Formats: sequence, structure tokens, C-alpha cells
Amino acid sequence: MYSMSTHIAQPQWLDAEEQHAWREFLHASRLLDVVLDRDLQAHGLQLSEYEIISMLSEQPNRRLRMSEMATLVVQSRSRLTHTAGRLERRGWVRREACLGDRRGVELVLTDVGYAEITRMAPTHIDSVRRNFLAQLSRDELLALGHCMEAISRGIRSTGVCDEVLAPEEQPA
Amino acid sequence: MYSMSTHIAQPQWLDAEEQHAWREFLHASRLLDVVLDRDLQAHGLQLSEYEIISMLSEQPNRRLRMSEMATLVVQSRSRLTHTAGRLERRGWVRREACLGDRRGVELVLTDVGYAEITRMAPTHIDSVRRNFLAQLSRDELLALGHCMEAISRGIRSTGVCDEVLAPEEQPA
DNA sequence: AGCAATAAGTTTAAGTTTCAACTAACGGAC
DNA sequence: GTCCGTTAGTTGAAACTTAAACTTATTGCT
Repeated sequence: MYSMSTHIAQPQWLDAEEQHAWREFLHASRLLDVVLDRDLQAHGLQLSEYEIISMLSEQPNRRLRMSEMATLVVQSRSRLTHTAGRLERRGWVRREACLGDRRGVELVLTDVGYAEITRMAPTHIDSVRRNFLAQLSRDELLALGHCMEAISRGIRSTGVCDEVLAPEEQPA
Repeated sequence: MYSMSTHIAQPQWLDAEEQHAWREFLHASRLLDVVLDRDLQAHGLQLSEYEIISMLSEQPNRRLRMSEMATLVVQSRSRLTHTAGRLERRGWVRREACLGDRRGVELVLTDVGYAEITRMAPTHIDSVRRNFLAQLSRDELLALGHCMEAISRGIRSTGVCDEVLAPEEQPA
């Protein structure tokens, strides 16, 4: 429920254009998730797993701390722990103690993991091209990037996302 | 992995602008999911559940067939079955046999369900406003709606999404 | 130094989603 | 009419995610 015919002007409802943009955004995001996941299934992993090793492959020394990775890919620390465990069991990733902070853990892309992502990347990127980029002109692409950046910034600025991704119990 | 410094011009990699747009899109989608879910948690439901009763509330007679709902909210039939079961246990939704097609099931929003969504809608819509709409000018909003529509159309046209959302086993 | 508050990660259990198998009903071909 | 392929929806188990509790280490305060 996003609008009511009898309450068009009230600020708590969306006007037709707002509603259309929001609905289409949600719908397209969901569809993209589905098709990108499907195309990765050929390699037996999910987009959220791909994201992790993809990010790792771009880091200096192909390594990153768990908590930074969690922020980067917008996953809870707990979820990342589980997912990293799965990737580790496959041998694509390895955990190493963090020098200088003994609480910390660094996730490291193994050579096998690097070889795998190199192998998978072309088909995944082709999928991104076909399902996302192919529908947008260069101007639209730029505008879209700009909008999404603004939205991310807005959300990050509220600090709300940290609270959710690393929730802490209420003081008594 | 979306680009390689040594292979900039090859079509299987993304150029800087393509990569930026895609990355930001993915990142913003994830953040939006997190904060919208969080704001709905006050009412004890997830965005995907909200979507269902929201869609129902806008249908004639507040009812819709399971399979049409599945398409509308981009969920697998199985997932919708489970989710509908949960909503039914809460008394917000009811299942009714489909007249004219005895395989079919219609999902109906109960009066209680309607009252609930009316109560929840303002806070959810406020969340959409703050986290999504507030960052966009009217022109950006329109352009974004247009882009997302194009992407959805592109994906739907490949027929791939049906295959994924209602997969069928290979013939021997 | 000593202590409380915070931060990093993991763990376990509960909740949700996916996957494959299944039942029932429709629809067209013959 | 009956057979066969397809469509609608459900089921139960496995896979994944979330939530809360927990461990260990760091930081800041005194």
C-alpha cells in the first residue's frame, strides 16, 4: 500500500511518479538478483559469495579484514562468518590472524580462489551486461550511478545501517 | 572482479563508468533492503511480507491468485506458499479456492490484515521517503523509473525469470 | 595498573528460502 | 473419452540467514 485514492495530497502517501519509480526499482532489483544468481549457479555459487571473492581479488594482497568486508558487501558479521566458512571449505579463501589486532581476522583469496574467479568472471560480467547495462544509454548509466551513490550516502549518513548490521543489545 | 587493468578494452570487462554504476546500484539496493526491513521490524514483518499484503490491498476485492502474486512480487511459488502460510497464521490473509480452476488458490486480505497494513503503511512510506525518495530530484526520479522499467522489460523478455521462478526438471 | 565500555568474530538455535519431489487439475490431441 | 504434457500449488528436507549470547581483545578513563 503506497497510495490511497482519497488521500492523494497527504505527505504520507506517494504520488503516482514516486510510486512508479519505487515500485519499478524494487521490481527490477528483485529480477536482477534472480537472473544474476541463476547465471552464477552454473559455477555453483550465489551472487553474495561472488561479491566476496570479487572484492578480495581487487584488494592489495587479495586480503581484507572481516569487518571491512562486511561493510563493503553489506552483510552482517554473522552472515559473513558463515559464508566465509563455506568458501574456506571449498579452498577459495583462507583465514589469517590480523597482525596488530589479535581480535581481527583477515580473509585471503587463495590461488585456487583467484583462478576460479578469473574463470567465472567473464560469464558473470556477460550477465551484468545483458541484464543491466544493455538496457541503459551511457547518459542513463551515469545518472543512475549518481542516484545510487546519493542513496547510499543518505543511508550511511543516518548511521542506521551500522546499527542493523552489528546490532547491540539495549542497556538495562 | 569486474575489470582488469591489463585488459581495459576487452568487451568482457566493464569500463570505469559501467563498473561504478553497477557497483553503486548493487550497494544501494542492499542498503535499502536492510534499512527498509529494519523499519518494518517494528511491526514484526519483513519487506517481502509487506509487499504481499500491500499488493493484495490494491487488488479488486483484495484478492489475487498465488501464481499471479508470485510473479508480481518476484518470489518462487514455493516461497510464496511458505510466506502465505505465515501470514495466514497471523490472520492477515486467508486462502480460498479459485472458482473455475480447481487447481488454483486465491490469497485474500482479511479485514484484520487490511487494518494492519493501514496502520503500518505510514511508517513504511516514511522510510521509503527518507531512504530513497529524499535523495532524488523529480527529474532523477522519473529517469530512474524509466531505467528500471527498461531493465525489468529486458529481463522478462528473455523468459529467463519464469524458468528460474518455476523451474522444471530436465527430461531424461 | 585496573576497570568498564566497546569492538571483532564466532557460535548455536530459530527462522526463512531453496530445491526436488509430489498431488491434483487443466487442455489439447487423438 | 482417454492419454500425455503442462500448470498450480504444496511438502519436507537441506541450505542459508538472522538473532542473541558468548569469547576474546582493545580502548579510554581514572
